[in-house]
Amino acid sequence: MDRSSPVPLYFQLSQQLEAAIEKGRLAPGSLLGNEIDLAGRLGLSRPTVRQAIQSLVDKGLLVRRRGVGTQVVHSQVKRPLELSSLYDDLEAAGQRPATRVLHNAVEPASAEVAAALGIAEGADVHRVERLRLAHDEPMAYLCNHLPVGLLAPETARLEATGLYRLMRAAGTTLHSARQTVGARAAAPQEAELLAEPEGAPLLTMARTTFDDTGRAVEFGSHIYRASRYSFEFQLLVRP
Amino acid sequence: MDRSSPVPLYFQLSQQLEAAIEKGRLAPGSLLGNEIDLAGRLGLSRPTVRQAIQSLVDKGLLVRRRGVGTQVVHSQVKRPLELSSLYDDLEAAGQRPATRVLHNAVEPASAEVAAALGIAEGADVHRVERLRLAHDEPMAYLCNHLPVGLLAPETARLEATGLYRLMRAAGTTLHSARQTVGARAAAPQEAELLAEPEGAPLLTMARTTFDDTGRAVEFGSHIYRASRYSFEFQLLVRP
DNA sequence: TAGTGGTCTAGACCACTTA
DNA sequence: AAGTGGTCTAGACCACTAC
Repeated sequence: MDRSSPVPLYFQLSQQLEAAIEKGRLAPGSLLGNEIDLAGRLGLSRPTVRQAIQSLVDKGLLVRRRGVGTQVVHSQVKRPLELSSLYDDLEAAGQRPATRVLHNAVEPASAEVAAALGIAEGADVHRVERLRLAHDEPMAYLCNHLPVGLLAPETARLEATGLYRLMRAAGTTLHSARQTVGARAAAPQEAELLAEPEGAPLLTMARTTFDDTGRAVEFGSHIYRASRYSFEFQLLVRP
Repeated sequence: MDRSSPVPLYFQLSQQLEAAIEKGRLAPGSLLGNEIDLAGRLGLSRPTVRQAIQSLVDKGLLVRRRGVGTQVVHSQVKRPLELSSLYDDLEAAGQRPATRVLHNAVEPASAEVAAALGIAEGADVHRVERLRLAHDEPMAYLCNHLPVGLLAPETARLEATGLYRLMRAAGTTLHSARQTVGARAAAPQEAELLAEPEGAPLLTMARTTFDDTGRAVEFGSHIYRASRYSFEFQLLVRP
């Protein structure tokens, strides 16, 4: 514990515990020892220790049972995914992602877009259409709508990185997203764009993203080649 | 505040605040008033009030800003979905779900199943195959694997309700699930089972569910008619 | 400068689990 | 009966924001 550090004590402790769990120094299923002793040994108060433990419980690394103790979770559940960014996913997989911007302009919002973003129908929005490629093969067709004022998406930047990275760089704190995932057969236009045969199965996703104040900051309708892509994500049960 | 109630004070307060937000008595964007005053008015200590507020921040209903105050989030983000149960989803939508159990036996685990459940290859697992119908039309084909010892899935019960409800009733606390969602064209057998034309787009999902100790309690591979079903869910960004 | 949330302490009593 | 986490109190000082 470093009391001169600006890092909060509870956070220092939770990081140390997390590292110990990750490196196996705290075995799955093992007991952590009671909070009072732990606080005494570390020279901290019990609430501070509890705050550290609670943050790891929230992350799914520890389980507390009254009358029993605090245990390390058995199989380490992988961490909940970030809000998945196709660009980042592809880059992480070493797939050399590239983007071709097909459209980028300010337009009046349609009824569907206005409803998703919580703005007035006909209000200005940026509409961006992109084709996402990996190894020079098309992977997905992405159509996004952004309320004006948050980010002016420049075509050159959109071709160099993902939309979420641009939004974060512009100061938006992404908080959550609501998604609908479905599938359908490729229409002729879609098939040509994605180099799939007509009628091929496509994965569809519609997503509205919210910042930490609950404002919708982006609405997208995307189409993925089912032969090349699938979604992986983690759901948590509300406690 | 009812101090004689077994319901914790912080929980009573968070429920009242949540109700006030939901009913619009606390308008989006409005400030909550500082914690010290609030504690004084309610006859509570500040940590207790903070605990109530923090739980709503975690739920995404409030935002705290140091030096500013605590505000109600602008657009009420819908609550994160429960671990979606197809049965419950259909029932909630008034679709009269029904289940036909096609298979229900204990078998040795294949390599894929063993890896997903974190058990030894060849160990005993229950394998359950079900056809899920709504309004007497097939909706999905569900294949699940459960480690033995947690739940003995009886065919009669499986036809009357959903698997998750049975697991909860058997004392399992579901905590999280890791899912992969994709799409593919229907093979001849699948097409016949689901009353779709051959080659029709199908939505696929593979899911491993974990309890609160991190143990895998279920692995399923499911196929849905894309024409009849899509997934809706919410992702949260790790803070 | 005033007001806010962020962190921290040193106690206290209770409910639950296990033996 | 002993030990655990769950809840709660009444203070304290600090960092940040806005005016």
